[in-house]
Amino acid sequence: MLDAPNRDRVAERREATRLEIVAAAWVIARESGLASLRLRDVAARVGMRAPSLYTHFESKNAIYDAMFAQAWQEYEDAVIALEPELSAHPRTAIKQLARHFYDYATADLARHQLMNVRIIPGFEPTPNAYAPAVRVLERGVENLGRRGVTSRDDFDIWVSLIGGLVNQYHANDPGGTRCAVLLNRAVDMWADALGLPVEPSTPSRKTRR
Amino acid sequence: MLDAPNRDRVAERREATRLEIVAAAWVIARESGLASLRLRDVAARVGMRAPSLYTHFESKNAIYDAMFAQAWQEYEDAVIALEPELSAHPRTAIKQLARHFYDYATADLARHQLMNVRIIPGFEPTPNAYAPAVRVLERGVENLGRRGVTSRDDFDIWVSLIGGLVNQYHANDPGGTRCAVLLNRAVDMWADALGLPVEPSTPSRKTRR
DNA sequence: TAGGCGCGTCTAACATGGTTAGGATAGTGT
DNA sequence: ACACTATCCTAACCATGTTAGACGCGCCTA
Repeated sequence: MLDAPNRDRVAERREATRLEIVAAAWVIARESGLASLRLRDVAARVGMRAPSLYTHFESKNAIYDAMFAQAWQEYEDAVIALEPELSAHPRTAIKQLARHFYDYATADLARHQLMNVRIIPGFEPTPNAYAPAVRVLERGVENLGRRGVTSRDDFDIWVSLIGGLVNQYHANDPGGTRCAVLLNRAVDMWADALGLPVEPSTPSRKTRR
Repeated sequence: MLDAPNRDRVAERREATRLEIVAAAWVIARESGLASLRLRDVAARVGMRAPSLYTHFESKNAIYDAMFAQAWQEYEDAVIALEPELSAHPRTAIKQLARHFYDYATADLARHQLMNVRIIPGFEPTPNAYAPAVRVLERGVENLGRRGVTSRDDFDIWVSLIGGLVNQYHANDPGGTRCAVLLNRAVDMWADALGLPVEPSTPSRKTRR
């Protein structure tokens, strides 16, 4: 009976090590900055020497790639978890979605740079790692579509708006709340232009000043 | 009479060489990408070996710094030159300003990355190099202020809007015109929310769809 | 016109960090 | 018990920014 073992211990260990390395890379990246990540440090943190990492990753960029995939996967999961919690009111829900991305992107500089800014020279995410990012975007289109945003142009403007304010946060107001306030205001402007119904509770004082 | 020479030939030559090096750096940066710039290539282009560059610049980042200063200075000059040409109509003028920055930022990827994106690990512009950028921003505040945009919040949203669409251009539509169209649309939304008077010629069909 | 001084360039070499080569070791299956 | 392979190591390689120190040419002064 007991012939074929139902577990592949080697594969399991391999995967665990990969995860451990990626986790270590996140820690170091947050400490020293994403771009200053040194393989020697990552290796040391998991009790190895740098060359040993090459048993588990093809290159440094492959580590970045795994981090990229992980971050976007985590964000996709977060969005999926958020959806049932969204307000029934379209404008409120869209604001929540905007704020959710904004919060995720401002909470962790290294992660944001990896996910949304081309900061690593020569690093391009593989299609596989990119997939969750694409799905998040599609999901965004659907989420807004269900709430009355039918034009792809308007969706892209919404995305640009959020992205622009995230950048401004990191450049001019790291740690502050000013850009979050601006985001709310900006989305209201945008929603007004689209003719989305105003929010019931917050009695939508004109966005004008 | 003729004692003190009225020219410092050495200083002139030195400055000329600096400019030559920076010009070469721009060419190489556009060819190979800003982050992949190699000092050996820059040196070769001006007929030197890499170490000789250190006679004229303290480090590679100092070259980036000079490029940064040059780019922002050039943009400041361009804005100053643009101002007399601006439309008398506030909304049109603001659209022109937005488009002007957008065009400048989309015309040259390497320049944009240097000016607006932190793409070079460890490079931080010196206060001196940063000065023109600050002046451009102040000038923007004034330019919009004179046209009815009195809130700094609204100004910052306007800036974010442009920045967001520039990023989207480089990420999703390099070479295309789609984001330029979106920019126009987005600025209209923003101007509507601020209550800026609509444009006379373009009879301001509602920005809505 | 000769001597000296200093600017600007060179070659050689160093430092750092990603990467490769090849050997030792330990866990795994027969 | 034995062989195999996964995993780790040391040593070394390579690229690139940077430093040290020598060489030569032009300019100034005597």
